Formats: sequence, C-alpha cells, structure tokens
Amino acid sequence: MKYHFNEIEKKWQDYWAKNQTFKAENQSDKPKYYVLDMFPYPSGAGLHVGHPLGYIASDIYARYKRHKGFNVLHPQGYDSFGLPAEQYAIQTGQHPAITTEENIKTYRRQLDQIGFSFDWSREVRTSDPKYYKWTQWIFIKLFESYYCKDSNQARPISELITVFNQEGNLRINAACDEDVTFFSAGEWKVFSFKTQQEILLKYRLTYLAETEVNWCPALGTVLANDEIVNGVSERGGHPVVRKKMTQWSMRISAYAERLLQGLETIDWTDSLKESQRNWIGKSVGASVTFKVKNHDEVIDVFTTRPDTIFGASFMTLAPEHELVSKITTPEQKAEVEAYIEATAKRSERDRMADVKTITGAFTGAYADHPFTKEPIPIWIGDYVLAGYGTGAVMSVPCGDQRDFDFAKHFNIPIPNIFEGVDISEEAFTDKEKTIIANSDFLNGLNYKEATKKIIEELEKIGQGQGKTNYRLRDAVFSRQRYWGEPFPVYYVNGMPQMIDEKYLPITLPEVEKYLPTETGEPPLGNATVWAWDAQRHIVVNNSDIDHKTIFPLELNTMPGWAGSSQYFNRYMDPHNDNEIFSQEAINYWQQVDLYIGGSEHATGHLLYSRFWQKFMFDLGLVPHDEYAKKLINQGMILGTSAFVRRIDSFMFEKGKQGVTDFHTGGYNVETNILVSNGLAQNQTFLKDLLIKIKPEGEIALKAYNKIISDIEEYSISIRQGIHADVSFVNSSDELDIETFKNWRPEFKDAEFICEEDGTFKVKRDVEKMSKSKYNVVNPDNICHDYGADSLRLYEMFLGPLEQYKPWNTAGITGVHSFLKKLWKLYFDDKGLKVTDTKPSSDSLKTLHKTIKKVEEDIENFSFNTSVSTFMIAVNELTAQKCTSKAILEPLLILISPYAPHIAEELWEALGHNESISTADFPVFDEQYLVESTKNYPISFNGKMRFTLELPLDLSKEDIEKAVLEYEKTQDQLQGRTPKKVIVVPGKIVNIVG
RNA sequence: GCUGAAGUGGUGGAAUUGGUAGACACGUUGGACUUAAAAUCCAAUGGCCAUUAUGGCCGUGCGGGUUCAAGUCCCGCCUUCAGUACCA
Repeated sequence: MKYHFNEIEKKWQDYWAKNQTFKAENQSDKPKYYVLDMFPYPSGAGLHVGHPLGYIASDIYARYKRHKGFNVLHPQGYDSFGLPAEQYAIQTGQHPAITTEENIKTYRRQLDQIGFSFDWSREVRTSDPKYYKWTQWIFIKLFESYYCKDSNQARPISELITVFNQEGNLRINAACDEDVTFFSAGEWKVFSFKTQQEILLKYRLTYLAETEVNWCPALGTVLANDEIVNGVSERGGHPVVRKKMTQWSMRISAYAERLLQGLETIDWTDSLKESQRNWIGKSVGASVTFKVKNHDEVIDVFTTRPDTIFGASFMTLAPEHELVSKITTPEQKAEVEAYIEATAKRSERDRMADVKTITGAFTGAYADHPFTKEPIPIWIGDYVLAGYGTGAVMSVPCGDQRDFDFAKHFNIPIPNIFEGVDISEEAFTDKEKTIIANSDFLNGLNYKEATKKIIEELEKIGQGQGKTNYRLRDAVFSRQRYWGEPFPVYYVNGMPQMIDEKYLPITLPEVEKYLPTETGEPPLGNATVWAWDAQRHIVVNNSDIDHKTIFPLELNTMPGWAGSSQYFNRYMDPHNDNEIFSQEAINYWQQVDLYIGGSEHATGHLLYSRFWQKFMFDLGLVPHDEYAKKLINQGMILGTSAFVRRIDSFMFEKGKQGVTDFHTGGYNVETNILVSNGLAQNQTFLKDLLIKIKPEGEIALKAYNKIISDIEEYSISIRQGIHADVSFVNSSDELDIETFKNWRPEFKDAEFICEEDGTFKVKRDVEKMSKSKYNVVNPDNICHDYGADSLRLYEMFLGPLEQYKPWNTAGITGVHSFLKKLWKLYFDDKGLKVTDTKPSSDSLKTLHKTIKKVEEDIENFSFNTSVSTFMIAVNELTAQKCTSKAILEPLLILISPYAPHIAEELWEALGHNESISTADFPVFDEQYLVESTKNYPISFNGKMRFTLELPLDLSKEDIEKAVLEYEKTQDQLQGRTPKKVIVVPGKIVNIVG
C-alpha cells in the first residue's frame, strides 16, 4: 500500500467535520485550556504560506493538550470589518458584505485543507450584527462610566451625578478633560441640561470632543496614532495632516498606569512588553508654574528634572501654544508670526526628517523664575511639541542637550549648576552623577535629594507639584467609513444619546454609494433610512426627522480594533443573544492560556484589548483584568522575490568613504533593455552600456560626461529592476522569457540581453510575501503536491517559531520523504507490517527518547527540533526493523499533533475506531534509557584524550582508581605524572597534569 | 541616539546546568537500480595537513578574561535585524 496523502487528508478532514471531533464543551471533568489565534482579516487575495504559521503552532499545542487530558478551547473566526472590502465596494459597487462572505468562504476552504482542530461551532465574525451587538453594548457601558482615581476603577456615571448634586466637582478625583472647571452643587443644579451633558462628556470613558486628529485626505478618514507609521498612513502610505474635528474618543489614558502595571503579571515577550511600555511612556517629574511678567497669564511646564530649575535660563513654547499670541510683544510680533507660519507649512514628516536644524523666535515676553525672581526670556521653537506634556518647557541648557543647542544657536546664557562638571561643549545629563551647585537651597544635593526638596518648595509657594506624565493619548474612535460597526448613538440638540441596550443591534444601513457625501459627511450620510424614532425605538427614514421624537443617528462608524477588543471572551459563549457571555462560561474558561499572533499589533490591538478587558473587569464581568496569560509572537515567513534587471538608471560611485575624492551620484535613463543578473553585476558590461546610452537633460548629461572621461575609476550599478512572478523562474534563477513577455505585454519588444550561455537570470531578494511583489506561495499548491501534513511539518521545520525566515519550497522534500518513510514503517507492498511482537530494547529506547524530547519541545514551543526528533526516530526504527505495535502505536500519538492526517489513518489501520485525538499522550519511562555502562569522556588539561567505559554504579573514588589504572597501561598521559583527577560522576573526568 | 533580539559549514538550523560543536534537513559530489528519467537506496560533505589504517592542527563576529573545560559565563568592541524617537 502506498501513501496517498490527498485521499487520506480529505477523508480525515471530512471525518473531523462530520463528527465534530474538536467541539469544546463549557463543562468538563477535565482541566480547561484555552488556545487562541489572532483571527484573520479575510482579504481577497486568500491565504499564502506565511499566514498559517501561527495557526499550525497553536494547533499543535491544542492537539497536544487534548492528548494530555485537557478540555481544550481552540476557536477561530474573522475580523471581517475593514477597509479593503470597502475600497473594493467603492470601485465596483459590490456590497462589502458580499465580498466579505466570498472571501470568508475561500479562507475557510484553505484553512480546512490544512487540517486545523478548530471548533468551528464557535465561529465569530465582527461584521455579524449578532456579534457587533455586543461591541455596541460595550460602547454604551463605556459611555455610562467614568474613571474614579480614588478607587482606581471605572464607576457608573450616575455616581458622579449624585456627587455633583451634593457637592459639585471640587473634590472629585477622576480622569477627565483638562479644561474642566470647578463648580458647586448649587451651580450644577442651575446648569441647563445641555451644559450638564457637556460637562459629563468630559468625564465619560468614551466621549465626544473636538480634538486635533490625524486626518488622512486620501483615505477620507481619521487615523489613530498606531495607524500612522513614519508620518504616513500604515495602510497605503498616504500623507496625514493634523486637523480639528469632533470625534468619539476612548479615555484609555485613564488606564495608563494599570496597563503598565499589568505587564508585570503576564507572560508576554520582553520586546512586546517593552514596546507597550514605550508607547505608554511614563515619566515621573514635576509640573511647575511660571508667571508671565506684566501679564495675568501663567505657563505650566512638565519636567523630569525639577532639580535643575536654577539652571533655567529661558523657556520654550511650542509654536502652536495658545499663549503665544497673547504674550508676544508688538516689536517681536512680525518675527514670531513669520516663524509660526513657516513651521505650520512643514509637515510632520519634514519635521521628523530634519531634527538637526535649530529654529525658533523670541516672543519678547519674560517669565518670573519662581525662586530667584529673575526674568526668563520666553522663546518659541518647534523642538517643543504641542502634543506632549503642556507644550511648554523650562529650558535648562546645562542639563539638556536640545536646550543647550538652542541656547548656543541663539546666544542665550548657559549657567552651570553642576558641581565639578565642564559644560562648555555639551550638556551634562547624567542623573546619577549629579551634584547640584549655584542653586540656593539645593546646593550640594544629589539628583534624588534635590528633586524631593524642590518639589516640597514648589508646593510651599503653590507653583508646582510632583507629577507623572504619560505619552499615551486617548484613542480616537470614530472612522469616516461605511464598513464598520455603527454607533448606537443619536443626537438631541447636538448632544449624543445612547440607544437603550434593549434595542441593539443597530444594524448598518444600506447606502447607494460608499464614498463620503458631497458635503463631506461620512458614507452613512448617504443612507436614507438612518434616523432614530425615540418613541417606537426603531430606525426610520431620515426625511421623518422632526427633532422632537425622531432624531439623526451618528454617521461615523467604529474603528477596526473595536471588534477585535472583546472577541476572545465572546468565543466562550458565542451564540448567547441575552448576554455578552454567561457568567458560567467566563467562570469556566477564565482567560486565554496561550495566545499566538504577530508582533505588529503590539501598540494597537494588544493594547486596546487589554484596556477593554480592564474595563470589563471593573464592571465585574470578567474574573481577570488581563485576558491572555501567555502570548507568543510568531515570526513572519518571507517570500523570495525575482527581479528582472532593467536599464532604467545608472548609479555611480568613486573612491572610498573617508577618502576626500569620494564621489557618488546617478541619473535616470529610459530604456527597454532588460539584462540578465550576471551581466547587471559585470562592471565591463555596464560601463560599455553606460557609454552607449546618453541620457537626456542638462544635469544628467553633465554627470554622464564627467564619468565617461574617467570611467575606469567608477563603479557602476543599476536599480533592482522590476518584479517578475516567481513562477516564471526555475531553481537556477533562470527566467522563462516568453511567459514573462505574455504576462507583461509592455516588454513584448524589449531587448533581453542574456548571459554567454544563453540564459537570462533574475536577481533574488527576500521580502515580505505579498501579491504586489509576485512572490506569493499558495498553500493550495503545496497541499496538492505534498499534502497538508508535509506543509505543517515543513512550516515548523523551517526554524524557530518567533523568527523571520524566508520560504523555500525546495526543502519540503525532506519532511515529505520523512512521511513516506513513516508510512513504510507500517505498510509494505503486502499490507500492514505491524505485529504484536515484543519490542526490542533498542526500539523501546528510541521510543522513550522520542517521548521525552517531543514533550519538552512542545512545552518550550521549539517545534522545529521535534520534527528532527521524529526523523531520527523513524530512521532508527527502520534500521531496527521494528514492527512492534507496542512501539509504533505510541509513536503515532507523538506525531499526531504535527501530522494529524497520516496519524489518524495509521491509527485506524492499527484497529482503532475512535479518533487518535482521544488517545492519551504516552508516558515517558526513564528505565528504558538507563544503561549499565557509560562512556566517560576523559580530558587531559581540557583536551579530550580518550573515553573509558565504566559501570554506572561506581563511586567517585572507584572511577578515579579506574582512570589511574587505565592511564598506567595505556600511556595516554604522554609520560606526565597526574597531580589530580577530577571526577564528576556521570559526566567527565579531567586529569590535571 | 535609545530599547530589544541576534551573529555557528554552501544554506535553514541543532547543541540540557559550562562537559566530545555542526544533530536533523536542504544543497553538492560519487555510487547502486533503470534503455532513460522520476522515485528509491547507499556513501562522502566545516577548513587545512597527512595517509598504509590509526591521525594532527585550526575552527561558533572580533579582542581580552574566568575555568581542568567556554558557542554557552564576565569585560570591552564590531556588525545585522526589529521597534522607537526633538517625550522636556
């Protein structure tokens, strides 16, 4: 019998589906274990071989835990709201729901063929109204809560209202907007309803506020900070500008400290925790109030070095700071305004790219130093960011390099307040070595003492206090998109009202067009049925709006991370229409035991979901305020792109770095000449070509003339080239020119310059796997050619799980032939070979060695090495001609998490009626590994000289004696007399000469 | 700049607490089988030297150190990758 993997895999996938083999129950005598994957966004491109890496790892672990006697929850679903489906809808008019449904079908087929042990009965989709009902529900709960800093938790907003009625907000210690002003109970009571609502919004955990947001004109929507990379949008790379807009926000900043503290309690990777710590950006220091001379205004600053306050020789405000226009003197007005205008023109990106140039302007105003009462000039400068702290700093040039550079540039005095330190060249920033001088009552104190003292003094005069600042900003929660969760919100007199949770979900309305309206409203502005009847509690036609009983509904939708912030809990009870999940379910499953997913979500999903979990914990809905005990980041599988080198530019370089005649440059040429990669690296060839091709344009011609006059001195290169589909290239990097021409007709008449042997070679490079780079390897093909078990084994074999690694299909033959060898251990031409014969001690040793190693490997998530262990085991058992069922049966259980299909098939062949997944993991027994004698490697002065086989039960003294005896007879010590024999029982014997 | 991870054959990568470095696989070379190819099987494969076998020397980014013994521990560098960045 032969190993027909395609038939076998189909058979068992059908069997698992039909018998619901992996359905998890919410109660069991067994201990529970929850293995979670980050659910995928179902894109139109389908899966490539990189996607399932994490799913294979989690599947191995889930299957292993089942063998180990756990009741395992291993669900899967889809993060099915998102921009690509919407953009496709804009182009084609196809409803995103239809596209999404189709994509999900493809994903499901592709996932199924890899043989995952998901419990599909618990599938969730974020775009399903039955699911997003609960996303909306949490939103309402957030709206109805504020953050109490005294009890350090979210509390109902009704408690806040009670206090306002009793005593106003003077003593309230809650997370709120900075512009909240104090009021008494009496004042509160006479406020209009609208004013009261406006005040409450400043406390709610989700609130509507006019904030400066990141607006992306190309995408037509706002973006959260984590959706922006290097000043452009993460998706599409479009420019982002700052804009003031009224938006929903989440008061995640209230949870900053708990999000930071919680990291200590969870087993996530250090690098990921570090990313989150940086993102939260806690800094401890003080806020100091400076009075502006001849004005009523004050400037608050935040500093981490209040101890250096006597070194403050100027202040710097961000150009956007609101006080700038108020305090600028008439003489300085022109200069300041010109500067503000100049900085406003610079985009975020320019500002980031150019951090060296020092710019600024003097406002003409002065502040009072709180202690010396000296006048301190107030400057503006764009090195101070409006978005961090208060947008103002006290500048201490001797203690901060940026202040130092600024002071040097504008000739501002740099007083030295450090003892025994030279600050003529650069600022002194070492806190630990700081001894304060020239600072009145701080003289002689170190950093810690001085900080403590100065804060006390600041508090005495009422001009400052200790303060902790966080970089973490509140997260903007509105998106001007169609394909997302609608808000359960309608507006009365412009004030947001929540729809009662009884009437959820508020489902997404149909629209004609998925683009924003002509007046710039979000796409939901196109909906005709999108108004709230507050009496009948239904969504009705917009034209009925009367602002008395029928009101407009919110037009924004929620961002992508809304749906993914609570899905892990919903899996516990996914079909519950009455509650987000039952207490019974959450108390049984508790939290995720193992979460596997990519590290790219470090400051997005993985932070927001922790925030929601903490909020739900405060509401008493969940038993833990961290939802995932352990998290592993799988690395990415990269593709190997193929580049056809085209002559489209010449880059040239002369001399070496550090040498004065270093000269480098380049210019573009428009040609349709494609050259084989070997030639593209051949200097003689490139130089000949360069001489032949004269560029157009004055500057390029100048460069051309310069280098041909001295061409031998230059090294020439050309750009990477254009992507070719990797399927047009064979294993020796040779391009099939005809196929390539048919694929890209613009190269039909191109000149292809081949190598001497007539071949045309491409350049290879490792990149992220992507459709646009034509380097995608489709798992469908791999499953067809080698089978899902080969794919699973190979993805694990490729290298450590966390690591980034390139895919190379060629290597898959190794694991594939392992499976064939495994099959041959059970079957030959005549049929089943397995018998009930007594196993040999060699085979028992092989088996138990394998059990031990595989168990350790899985527990440590080093799946790559256990694949090697299997290969060794099968090779050894084949060599031992092992046919014993007592060996071959447990072996299958070991392999089953990795290669479940072949394991099921062979398990059935051994006469089992039940799925192998119900079998217990074999128990390791040390007795089979114990030997009667052991080889003691013996080293002499550290060098291994010989080995001595001795019985195991010898004492240390016996071994020493034996070694000395042996040494006498063998003359291994080359005539020297040993001084000392070192014996480490069971390990190694050393002889010191 | 800061933070984190890493550096081992032609390649992906193994190596428990410091204990015979290079497991396993790919690739390459040679051989068997075959009309041939595929498939399969066998052998060799870190470098250098030696060979009649046994052998010898060097080798885990670089330079030191600790140790009977270092890929592993310590000190000082270099390089690469990732994240982050005028954060006061």
